[in-house]
Amino acid sequence: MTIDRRSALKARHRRAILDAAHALISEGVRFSVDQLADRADVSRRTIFNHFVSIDDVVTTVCTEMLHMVIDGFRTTVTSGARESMFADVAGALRATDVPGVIAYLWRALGGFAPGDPQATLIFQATFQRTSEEMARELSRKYPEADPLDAAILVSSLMNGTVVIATHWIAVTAAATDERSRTLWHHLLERMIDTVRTGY
Amino acid sequence: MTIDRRSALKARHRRAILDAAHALISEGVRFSVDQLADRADVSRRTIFNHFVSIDDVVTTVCTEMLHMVIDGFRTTVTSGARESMFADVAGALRATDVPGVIAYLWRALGGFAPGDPQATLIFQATFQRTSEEMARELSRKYPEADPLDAAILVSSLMNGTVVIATHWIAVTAAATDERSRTLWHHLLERMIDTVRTGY
DNA sequence: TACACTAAGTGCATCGTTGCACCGAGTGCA
DNA sequence: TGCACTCGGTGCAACGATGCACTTAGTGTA
Repeated sequence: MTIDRRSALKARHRRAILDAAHALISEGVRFSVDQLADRADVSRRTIFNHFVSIDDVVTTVCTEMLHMVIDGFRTTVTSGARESMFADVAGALRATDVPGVIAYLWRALGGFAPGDPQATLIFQATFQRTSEEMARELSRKYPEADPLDAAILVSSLMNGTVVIATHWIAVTAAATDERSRTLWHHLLERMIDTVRTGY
Repeated sequence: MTIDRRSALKARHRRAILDAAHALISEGVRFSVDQLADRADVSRRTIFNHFVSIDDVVTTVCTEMLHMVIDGFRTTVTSGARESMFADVAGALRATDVPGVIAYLWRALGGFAPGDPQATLIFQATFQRTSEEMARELSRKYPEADPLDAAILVSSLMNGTVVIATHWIAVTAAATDERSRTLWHHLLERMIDTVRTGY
């Protein structure tokens, strides 16, 4: 008759913690456990009942946000007008605020170095996982194309994005001012061009 | 540093139960414990942790609502333009939706009989408690008047209201249609007139 | 070097909520 | 009369949240 309130409340608390962490990261605040607890309206101790460490909270939030972004990216590709596989993926990449996402992760992970294992892990895990899915859906949108071509295309552009993202971080320190964004678009176009015309 | 979350949460649950009961009563629903628990998003058992019975919940809600109404009534008297003690109290009585309040209590208490002990108790407790306070504030507004006159005036009009309210219930069964409201205003004016001109 | 201070993380007892089984009174029905 | 059913209310154990004391690590300072 009644939904299990116990687990529902538990889930709500977990969500509150993650939402609070997301909010603080978005505001650029470097927060402590107490700040997070206050913001989530939850006891400090409860945070450690749900997560093994603060890093656990942060990486969970980062993973979630990457999932959301890439999900949006994926639907943009698959639901957009049918042009060409390459143009579709490239267009979706152009439409996505990659610098914003990177700046978010940058703040969340406390200014990770290029190649930082923690950051790389989060990047890799989510990018790889969704790349395959994207390729599959792209094949559904272009049934006449070889699925292998779709997989290679997506993989190339996605990995290329990771490469230029790493470079962009090294150069701009994840700043999101006008110049940094201009640089990003240059890098992106160059990467797209390289992938399109071959090496 | 942190506010006591334990008691705060407890208070919030209590409030949720009372608010849910208020909402159900306002909608005219004759509710069960399970309905109340669902509406308050709280376990059925929790209700009995806070209140000894359903009646306890209902009477608490009724008392609270009466307090609110009479508080509004009191501030209307004390903060309104200075005319005369009598005119002020009578005016505030005219401006208050007494039939609406009675209809609420009627629904909440399940159609109490005129003179019903439970309803009368709630009426008496809140009316008496606030009458004295009203008289005191009225005296502050009219320092030149004898405080005893203020007390008698307020007491007369308040008790007169209870009297005609009881009569109104007996005649209309707490219906709030146009005819019932018209009757109420007639009763009110007659009561005010009786008090003003003497017996 | 020694000391104070801050913040992450743990252990533990306590508290309020929850689910569930259960009781008893009232009610409709065969 | 007997039986099923509903609903208010209770007893109880389990669970998650909480507060607090405590440890540990890092950092600034005299």
